[in-house]
Amino acid sequence: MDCEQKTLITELTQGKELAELLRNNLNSISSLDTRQFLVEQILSSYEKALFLLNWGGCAVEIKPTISTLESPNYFANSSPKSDVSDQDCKDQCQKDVYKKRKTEPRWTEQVKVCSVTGLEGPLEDGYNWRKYGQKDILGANFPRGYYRCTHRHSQGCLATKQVQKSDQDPTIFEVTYRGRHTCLQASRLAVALSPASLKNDKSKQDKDSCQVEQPEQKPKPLKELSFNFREVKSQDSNNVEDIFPLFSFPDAYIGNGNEENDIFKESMMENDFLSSLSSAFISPATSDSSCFAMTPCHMNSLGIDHNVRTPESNLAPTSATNSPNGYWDISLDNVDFDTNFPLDNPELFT
DNA sequence: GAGATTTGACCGGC
DNA sequence: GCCGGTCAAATCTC
Repeated sequence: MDCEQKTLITELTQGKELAELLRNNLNSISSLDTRQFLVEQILSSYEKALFLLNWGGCAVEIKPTISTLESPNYFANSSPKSDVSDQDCKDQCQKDVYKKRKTEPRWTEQVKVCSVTGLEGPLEDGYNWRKYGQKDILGANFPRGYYRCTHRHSQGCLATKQVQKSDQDPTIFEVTYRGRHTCLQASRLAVALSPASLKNDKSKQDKDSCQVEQPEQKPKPLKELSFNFREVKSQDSNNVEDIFPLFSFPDAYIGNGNEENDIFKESMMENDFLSSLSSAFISPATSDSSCFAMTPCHMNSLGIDHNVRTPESNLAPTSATNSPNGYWDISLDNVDFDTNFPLDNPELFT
C-alpha cells in the first residue's frame, strides 16, 4: 500500500510540476512540440494516477496506453482491486504483459549509431536503461540485447529498446525503441533540451550581466551551434527512415575564453545541464569535441521536426531517406530558441 | 548490501 | 514446434 501511495503521489506531483512548466511556457514562444510534449506528459501522469486508483498494485506494472484508455470498454471492464485476489491480480498482470505485445499499439523506431564517431554505443541516448535479457536471433551473427527503462518499477515507465550489432558492419548498432518514456527523466530531458530552456537561459544571462539589450541581436553563441548528420537513422513501425543529427558545439564555442561563451558554459554546468542528459548522453569521447547525440525526442524538443518522427507523430515521410549519408553541417539560424524559459530554475533539475 | 548483468526457463504468437 | 520477448534466480560489480 505504501508503494502504491508513493507511486500515486509521484505521479500527481509530476503532473503538477509539468503543469506549472506548461503554464510558464504558455507565455513564451516555445515551440508547439514542446508544449504538446508537456501536455502528453501531464496526461500520462494523471492516467497512471487514475489507473492506480482503479487497479491498485497492478497499475504500476501495467500502464494503460492511450488507445486502451480510449477504448469504450476500458473503464467498464476495470474492476476494483478488492474484487480480485492478489494472485488473480498477479496472474492478470502476467497475462497482460504478453497480451500487450499484440494489442498495445506502440511506436517503434530504429537508430543506427556508428560507434566510430566517438559515441560509446547505442546505450548512449540520454536515458538510463537496464538490461533484462539477451537472445541469439536466428540468422543474425550477433545476439540481441533487451533493455528497459531503469524507472520501470519506480515510475511505471514502460519504454524498452532492443540493441543488436549489424551483421554488415559490427561497428554499427541497430537500436529499436519501443514505447514512450513516461518517467521523470523523459520530461527533464525534454525541458533541458527544449528551445525554451536554452533561449531563456540566454535572456537571464543578459539580465544578470546587466547587458544592454539589443532587440535585433540574435543569441550569438547559439548561432554557432551546428548539427552533424552522420549514420544515425530512425525507423518507426511504418518503416519510414529518417536521419537524426549529432548535436555539436564547436570547440571554439565552449571554453575558448570568450566571456559570453563562458557564461553559457558556466550556466549549463551550474544547472547540471550536461549531467542531466546523463553521462550516457554525452560520452567522454564526445565531450572533447563537444559532440552530443540527439535522439528523436531531443530533436523534437528543439523544434527540428521536419526530419523527425515523434512517437505519436502522424507526419508523412520526409525526404530524409533521400538524404546523403555522411556528414552534414546545418546552421541553427532557423531553430527557434526561447529566451524566456528559466533554465536556471533548480526545480527543473531536481 | 544495493543495483546491474547474465542466463536458462517460460510464455504467446505464428 | 520454432522463435522472439520477458521473467527471475544466480552472479557480478561497486
